[in-house]
Amino acid sequence: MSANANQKSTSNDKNSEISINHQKLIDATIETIAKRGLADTTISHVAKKAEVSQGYANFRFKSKENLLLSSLQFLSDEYNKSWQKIFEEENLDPIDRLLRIFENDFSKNIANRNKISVWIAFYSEVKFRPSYLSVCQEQDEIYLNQTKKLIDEINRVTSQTSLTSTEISETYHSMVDGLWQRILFDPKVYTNEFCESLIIKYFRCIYPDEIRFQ
Amino acid sequence: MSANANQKSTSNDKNSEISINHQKLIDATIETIAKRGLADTTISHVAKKAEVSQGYANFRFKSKENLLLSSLQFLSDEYNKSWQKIFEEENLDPIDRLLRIFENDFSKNIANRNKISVWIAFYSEVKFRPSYLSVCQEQDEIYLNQTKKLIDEINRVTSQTSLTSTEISETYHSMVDGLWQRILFDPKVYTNEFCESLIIKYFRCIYPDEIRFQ
DNA sequence: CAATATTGAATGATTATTCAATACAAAACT
DNA sequence: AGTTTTGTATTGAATAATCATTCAATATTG
Repeated sequence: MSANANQKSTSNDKNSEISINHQKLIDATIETIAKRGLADTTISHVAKKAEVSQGYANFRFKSKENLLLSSLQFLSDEYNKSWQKIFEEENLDPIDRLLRIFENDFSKNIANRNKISVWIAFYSEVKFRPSYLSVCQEQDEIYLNQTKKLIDEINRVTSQTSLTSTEISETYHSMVDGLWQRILFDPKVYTNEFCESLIIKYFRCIYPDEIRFQ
Repeated sequence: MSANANQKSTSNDKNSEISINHQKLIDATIETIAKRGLADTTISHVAKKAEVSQGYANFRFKSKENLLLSSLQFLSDEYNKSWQKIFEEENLDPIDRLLRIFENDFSKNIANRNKISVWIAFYSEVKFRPSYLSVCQEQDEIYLNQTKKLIDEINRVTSQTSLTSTEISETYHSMVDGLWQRILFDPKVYTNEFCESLIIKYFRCIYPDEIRFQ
């Protein structure tokens, strides 16, 4: 294909060429799921969007199932990196770190309709494809735990008795999942700013004296 | 089919016979989606489970799409009736009514893995099938509004300043959606009792003086 | 004997997957 | 420098399987 030949001529490193097609296919898969839904995502659609032949797409990923799983893994990695970066920042006040977490979970790059619709598409198959579940579950538990530790830090400074750190962490993550779903259903009402402000108001209620939640 | 003939011999009312097959197909559709996922739900599987022929299933509902939509409608109606009943109960203290709402949203009949997996399967297609969205959305808005009014009632008695009734209603429903998702992913941790208790703890935090949330 | 309900096999469309054929780039050789 | 060889990347048409839908034939009922 001429388009692909152009791609290749811009690089003379064989491995990076392979990676380019690999990533192009993953990007095309995510775009296709976001645009048509998982049920109507065919290798043929993905290949056309990635500008490679249908046969190649299958050959490159061994199977459609594997292409889908790789795409989920990519999305999962992207999300994990974004919140891990916040936990790695040094000399950050715990409340400020938590506010950064909120900001990240409702940033345009994470909580946009395309990505949310891909997430929910995979979620809906989790019960029948254990491989999908395991991609999401392990990192999710780490995130939950990190958040819990952060809340513990905050509790050491700010007195708060109504909820344990585990409970705050659990309710926070559930609320985020629920709000993401609502962004998908009714984006006019549930803007990213609205959702983030709801979360902050929830924490204002938990820590009524902390002025940064006002 | 002999099984079907037996069904029919138990009744001599033509309309109820029609209803029986109608409902059998809807039940079979929900069971099949819960067991295999929306993607692997075929007319053939549903027909076999409903003990009718494949051709009949299609004929009876005009199309597969229509059968799926009818099944979603059934599930939606069932849920709506269950919470509407609570709002129709008379002489009920608003806090008690709210507790009934929590109880219902995490009852075994509503928040079980089979039904949740069907809900999420349809949710994931909502962006691409406006008919799915409209089934859920209208009643959902009414539920949100009823909850808001109930919170207003509670606020009239119990003073509470941190959140508006709309905000409490929005966060409540988001948290429920998020917790349902978690029941699907990790039912060992997220039991119905655990989820309901998390919700109650959230409200304890909003209304720290109300002893029924303790 | 109608009239209606139900069947089940046939149809046509769609799809993942395979694979022989081809394009391509780099290496080896003249 | 130009030509051939070699190994890999990529194609695209063929295959076989699956599925929704149709409909003429059959069963059932009143």
